[in-house]
Amino acid sequence: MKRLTIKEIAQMAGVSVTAVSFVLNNKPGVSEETRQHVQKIIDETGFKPNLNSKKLLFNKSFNICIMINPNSSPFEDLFYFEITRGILNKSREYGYNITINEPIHAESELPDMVYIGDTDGIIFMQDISDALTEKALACGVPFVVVDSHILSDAVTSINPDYCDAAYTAAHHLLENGHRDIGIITSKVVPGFREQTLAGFTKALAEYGLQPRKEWTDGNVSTEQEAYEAAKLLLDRPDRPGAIVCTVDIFAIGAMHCAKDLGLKLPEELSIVGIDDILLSRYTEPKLTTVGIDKVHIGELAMDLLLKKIKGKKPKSVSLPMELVVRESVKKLDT
Amino acid sequence: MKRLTIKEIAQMAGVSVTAVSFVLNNKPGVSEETRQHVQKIIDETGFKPNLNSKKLLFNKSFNICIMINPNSSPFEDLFYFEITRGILNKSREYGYNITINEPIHAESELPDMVYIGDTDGIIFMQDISDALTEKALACGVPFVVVDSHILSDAVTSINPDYCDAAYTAAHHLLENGHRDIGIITSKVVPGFREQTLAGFTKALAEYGLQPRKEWTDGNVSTEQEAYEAAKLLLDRPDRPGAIVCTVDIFAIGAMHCAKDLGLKLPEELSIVGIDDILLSRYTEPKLTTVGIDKVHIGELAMDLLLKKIKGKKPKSVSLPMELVVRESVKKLDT
DNA sequence: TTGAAAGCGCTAACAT
DNA sequence: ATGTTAGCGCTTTCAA
Repeated sequence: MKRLTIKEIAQMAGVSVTAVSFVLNNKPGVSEETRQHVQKIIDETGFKPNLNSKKLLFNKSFNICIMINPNSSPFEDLFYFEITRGILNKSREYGYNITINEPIHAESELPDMVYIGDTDGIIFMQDISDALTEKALACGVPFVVVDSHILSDAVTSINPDYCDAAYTAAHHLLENGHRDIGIITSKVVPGFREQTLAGFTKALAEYGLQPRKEWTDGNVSTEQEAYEAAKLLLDRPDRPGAIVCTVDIFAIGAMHCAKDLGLKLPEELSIVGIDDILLSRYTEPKLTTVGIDKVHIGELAMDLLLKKIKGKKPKSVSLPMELVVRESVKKLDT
Repeated sequence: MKRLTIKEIAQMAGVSVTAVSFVLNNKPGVSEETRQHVQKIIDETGFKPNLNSKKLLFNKSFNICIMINPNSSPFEDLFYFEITRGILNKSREYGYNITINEPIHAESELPDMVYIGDTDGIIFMQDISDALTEKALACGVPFVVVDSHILSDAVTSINPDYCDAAYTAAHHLLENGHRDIGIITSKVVPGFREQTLAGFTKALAEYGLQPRKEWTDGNVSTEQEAYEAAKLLLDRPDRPGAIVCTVDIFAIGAMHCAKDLGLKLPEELSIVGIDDILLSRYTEPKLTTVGIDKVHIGELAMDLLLKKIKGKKPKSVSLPMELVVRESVKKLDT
């Protein structure tokens, strides 16, 4: 069915389109009487102004583009999805549509909508390639990178604080009486190994401890590799009694290994992960881990992006992570 | 930076805007010579026509709205996400943006973008309430329901064929020599219990068997309830040697129960699920299940929706499901 | 306080 | 084959 236009409303009300426009946008310039009269007609007819004309006039698309990684794992997908929920919360508030997109051509090209001006801003989920960053910068569309691990002045990003996360994980073990703590971490993401090791070391230091070289070698990137790394650790005569696994997936690998070695969990080995992926709730025992508020990330991303759209230059933020206590840490009597 | 307009291109080329428009849209009405000349300028300048003016002119938003359930479980989220990937594949082809939305006001209200004409079509993930269906129908925006369990002439939907799925699950057990097969199913979704029971019965019939009343009582809706139902089944002196669980989550509950009862899996009990959720790959043993091609669902949804947008009336489709063989079924010697 | 009209960038009908 | 122009629905400037 044909939709009403502002012109028709003006006719019905016996006023000019200007008057109707003023009423619609709550602007001064009409008498209270006229305003009421026009408003009544608007309410009765349920008239909604056509957004497309505003888009043309203001040269704005009212679209925010979420860019997801086409090769992500289901766990990452879930992570994105929850962040998206946070983004949606804010989108309604701000009157933007949230579109979902994948980079094209082997991940190094932005989707068309960016180039044809059909996007007012971009939220990248996960770090993007340098090529993509360059292109985003070059085309001048405001953007924000979420779940980033890179710090750069050129890009506004939201970074989970993995140093803090590793600190929290280790601290939880220490609080529960553990002193012989190992760590399995990774260098897949730039700086990740250094950051987690720093947090880990800081926590130990607070208890007058230092990381033991043989217990901090773990440097893996898959569940299987974590299994092997755990085996190396647990086969030692002086094996640790607790392990911080800086990614939940590593924790799952380590748990498998411990079970295969006949170790009872958490009685003979305590484990803390980082990320709080879905699986952590289904391991046996359920994994104690350090997670982040994903909905909050999404909301924050929108706040930052909208500031950028308005021409401000918000700074990147580092988000602390929170302990999720489940069953994989044994409390030691001390 | 200011973007070029068709007018400026026309000036640069020394032709009229019409000529440029024709070249842009590959329409006849310009000489080959002019076409080449104009095309050259377009290429050199990288000119892209402003989509907003087309939106206004054609009164089209080029947006497709995906509606997700705000209260979904992580498994459902993952299901949606994969479907979305399929939708994205097609969206690029067809030149639509995919926006993601939640119904508002306690799930019974469509988002604003639908009412202000900022959507050309809607894809509902999961069945929607009658109230929502009415509203979608009333506002005249074409829509498609994905992963539906309701068949109605008024609505175009894509329905997983759960009758076929249960048939496939039971058939796989029968093929592997099992004859004493129970089933745990559910009535949470309308018709689901009947459909799965029908498929189950059909498979048995092909082997000259009939469902045993005591083995088909299971009527549950959560993992915990499935655990209890499995206990009832497995505590019997004449317990089944295999169970079809019509939802993977039920299979996980049943596996827990079997383990608690000291049964070895799959040696002493074979289990087949339906859905192929992420967790199925992580159970011990890994769950054999019947899954659906989610990317295909998404692509199909877009095809159907675009037909509707073009004014056609495509029929709902029922999608067969496929066996995913993992480790939870023992092959019996016969 | 009110209304007329220009203009956002494009397509397409129409005139040449 | 080519150019001129109306018009999509709105906001906003300007004149009354």
